[in-house]
Amino acid sequence: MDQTTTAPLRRDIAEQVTARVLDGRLPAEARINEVRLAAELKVSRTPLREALVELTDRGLLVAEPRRGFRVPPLNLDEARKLYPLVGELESLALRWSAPQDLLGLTDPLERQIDDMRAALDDERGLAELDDRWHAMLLSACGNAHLMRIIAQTKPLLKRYDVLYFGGPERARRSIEEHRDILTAIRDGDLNRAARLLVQNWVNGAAYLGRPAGR
Amino acid sequence: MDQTTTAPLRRDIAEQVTARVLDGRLPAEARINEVRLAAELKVSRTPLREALVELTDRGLLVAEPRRGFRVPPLNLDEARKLYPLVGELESLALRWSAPQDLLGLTDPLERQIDDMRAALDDERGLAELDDRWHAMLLSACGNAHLMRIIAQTKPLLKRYDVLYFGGPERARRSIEEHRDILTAIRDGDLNRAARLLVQNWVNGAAYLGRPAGR
DNA sequence: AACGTGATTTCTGTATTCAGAATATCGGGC
DNA sequence: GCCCGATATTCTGAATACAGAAATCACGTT
Repeated sequence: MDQTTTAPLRRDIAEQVTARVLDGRLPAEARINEVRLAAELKVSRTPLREALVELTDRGLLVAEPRRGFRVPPLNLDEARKLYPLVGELESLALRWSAPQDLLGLTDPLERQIDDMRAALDDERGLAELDDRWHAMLLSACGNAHLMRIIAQTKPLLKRYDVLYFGGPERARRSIEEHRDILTAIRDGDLNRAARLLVQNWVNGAAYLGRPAGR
Repeated sequence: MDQTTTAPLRRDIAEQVTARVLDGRLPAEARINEVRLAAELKVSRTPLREALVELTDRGLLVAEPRRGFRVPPLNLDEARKLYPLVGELESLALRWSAPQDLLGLTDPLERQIDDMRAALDDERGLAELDDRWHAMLLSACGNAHLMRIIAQTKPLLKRYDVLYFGGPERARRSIEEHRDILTAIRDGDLNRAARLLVQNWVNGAAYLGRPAGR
């Protein structure tokens, strides 16, 4: 229960800062005032800075030599590159999963798809379910480094995902793509599944230009 | 010229610690004594810790909750997964390069291959040349995040590369593979080039079990 | 003699402090 | 009235200090 004693403080802080970047409390282009942020989070500057260094290394923040940390600008071009990147990374993880382990996942994956169909109008819940579906899909991949890279890359994309969610149209389409991926896995056709998975992410990028909602 | 004033201290430190891990001054399994290491590097603990956090995030070190930082054990299984991972990442970067930019690189790439042929007996120089060749090959890829991931992942692999270098046999083979990749690029066949690039890394892993040297 | 227990010491994790650079402000000159 | 420069303030980057946890070692007990 008492995870606080075992988890370093910087882990918590990194998560909280990530949350603030994703939900806009730390907006794009904003310079980070370390003392103020430390005060808000009720921690001192040292573990905060360790967390900021971590996030900078992952690309969620940028460090300017003598000017501190900043939230990088939102950049459509970057987003259009991030979606395929995550897609290819996940696709790789899928190809490197043991086929028999994947078959064992098909039933829970199918149930999650049903849950998503039932939550079509709840954008936030849908995004959460989508995340979980992908996480479950990749849970059979034994390549720890690849999984770490994926986990560290996805938050970069979430900045754009939140802003440009495509509404029920994209959701419906994405759910159908999930179903196709699942079918390919059941067919034992990992290559097809991997291709469809990339496509699922690439299609997500297609909704980027449009303002949020319907 | 004066880059020292603009580069954060932790950058230097991270590089020095990386070097120590790669050349064995910080051996596998070793716990890191922060005060001693800080003294050796003539810096204080704060920037040192920031560098250690960075390297931990990249997987070059591990952090055990209340016990500090450690150099992770060498693990053949991990190495066998790292080679294909780097291969796939580089392959992706190659596929995402602009073909015309790649064509502009073919001549310098060819010259580097000649240099490598001339340095067949100099293991250290050869490794350096190999690194530069791959760096040049990927210099046309505009996906900054992918390039960052690659740069951060390669050092993990270098731990094994140093230990298990396969000698002139592997070198000769690798050089021929480079030549084939170059040919594929000149043919405008990026897919073949990307496939060969993966294979180049996968073949590197084949030498893993064998002790260093001839 | 071996094992368990407690004190001591070492080391990490976090907080606070200090120095130097960048930026903003205010005053003077044109 | 506007621009330029000196001064003051703010903020980062680095060093030091402190508290708490873990490992080690010695001592006493069985």
